[in-house]
Amino acid sequence: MPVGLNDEQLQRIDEAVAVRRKVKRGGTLFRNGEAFTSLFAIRTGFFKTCLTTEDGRDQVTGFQMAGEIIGLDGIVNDHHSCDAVALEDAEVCVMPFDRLEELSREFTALQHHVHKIMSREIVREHGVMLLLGSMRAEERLAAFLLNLVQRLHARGFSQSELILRMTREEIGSYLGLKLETVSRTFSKFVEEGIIEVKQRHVRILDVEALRSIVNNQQNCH
Amino acid sequence: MPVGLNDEQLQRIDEAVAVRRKVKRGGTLFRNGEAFTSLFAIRTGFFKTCLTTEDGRDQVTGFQMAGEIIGLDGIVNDHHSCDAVALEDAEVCVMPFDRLEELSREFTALQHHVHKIMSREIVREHGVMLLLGSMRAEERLAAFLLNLVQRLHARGFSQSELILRMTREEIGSYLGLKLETVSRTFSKFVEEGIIEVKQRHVRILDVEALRSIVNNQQNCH
DNA sequence: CGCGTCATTGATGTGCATCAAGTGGTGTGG
DNA sequence: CCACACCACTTGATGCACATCAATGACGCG
Repeated sequence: MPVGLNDEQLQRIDEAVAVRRKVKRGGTLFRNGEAFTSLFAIRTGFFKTCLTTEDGRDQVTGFQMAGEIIGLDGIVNDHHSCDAVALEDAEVCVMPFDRLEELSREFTALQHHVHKIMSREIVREHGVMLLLGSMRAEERLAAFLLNLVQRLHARGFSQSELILRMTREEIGSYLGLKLETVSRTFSKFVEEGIIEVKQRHVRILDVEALRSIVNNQQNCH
Repeated sequence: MPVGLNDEQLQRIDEAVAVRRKVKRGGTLFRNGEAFTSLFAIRTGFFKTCLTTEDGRDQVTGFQMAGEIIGLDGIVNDHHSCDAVALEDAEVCVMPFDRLEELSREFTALQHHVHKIMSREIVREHGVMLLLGSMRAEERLAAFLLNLVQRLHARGFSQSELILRMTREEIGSYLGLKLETVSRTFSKFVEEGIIEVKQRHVRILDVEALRSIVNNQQNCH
């Protein structure tokens, strides 16, 4: 994935991250508290990461798909601080972090790539904070759908159709809403002709409408 | 700050990050859209970072104090994606990022330190997502106060007294609340004898009460 | 086919936002 | 040094968006 590397360098990296691991739907890639040793690059499948507190609160912190990196939370304390759960059968590439650091010291391009991945995650989370801190239910769901479809499109899928791999409850947890609110908001969008929904299958009929929902501040006076 | 380096190495690092910069209260260290070149280590003073969207939404994404690193958001796109504003006169240490990457390639300890800093920020933001996504106003404010006082204590300040460098509105923006709600919640804590508030001066009378507010799930049925 | 899980929809409740008025502290200029 | 203006904050009254509670419906799997 990083650019600026020659074949020999790419091969060295490939060797270091040759180990694959399969995770069944519902299985965990890692759990809160487990020792951290590796980052994981998702090859196929779909994950959620979530925090669970002693007092039963549960927060989905992200949904990850093919090509995305998971496990960055574990670096700081050598232990993971969230759970990574497969939402469909998945395969990941295991990247031992000490090897990654070694190779990073050798290959500038790889080093910079790692930094960018971490920075990207920080910026993504800023966006989620904005969403959770200042958006209304419709805006949150619209932003969520646009983000999902954009990422899927970047992977060669349709711009207008997607299959949700997560439940309404998981969407709600991610967006700071209850599952009923998520469901109602979907229904509202359907009534307005913005999307079609059939179970987890969603078709976007009017992207511009979604965009304007996200950008309009129907919240301010 | 990183451990595991000898004097000569530390000196090399010092040279690379020798440049200081002062920022007046209300001034910006960087702004959304500005080119990214350096990270900043706060030497003195207090900052907020915030996102401002075209449609006028504003979200404080964090408050930073002495010893903390600011600017990580800029790495991914070579441009900053938020504003950093000084809440009091401040001085920072400018750390050109390309130099930091060079030195990281040389010194394993520094490299790992940088990775930890970025991972720590990711984990911190997970916590904020939990707060914004699932906590009630009182829980948010209690968690906020505990976090602030803990960080101040780690810097040698009191465990029970603190001066807020930010307005109620900025606290509200960070916590996803309106300033009136922040004010009311402060008043509620005062009535309950948990804290004393005199303007921006806060004294914590009952830490345990604050902790139990954060941990109790008064939200679930 | 029957059960469990997930989703939809309605009725009601509530926590926080909004709107509004007033207070106090701070800084500035006469 | 005081008067005025401004800003941050507090507090009250009201409204609304979303949560909660509850019942029913639709898949999918053994």
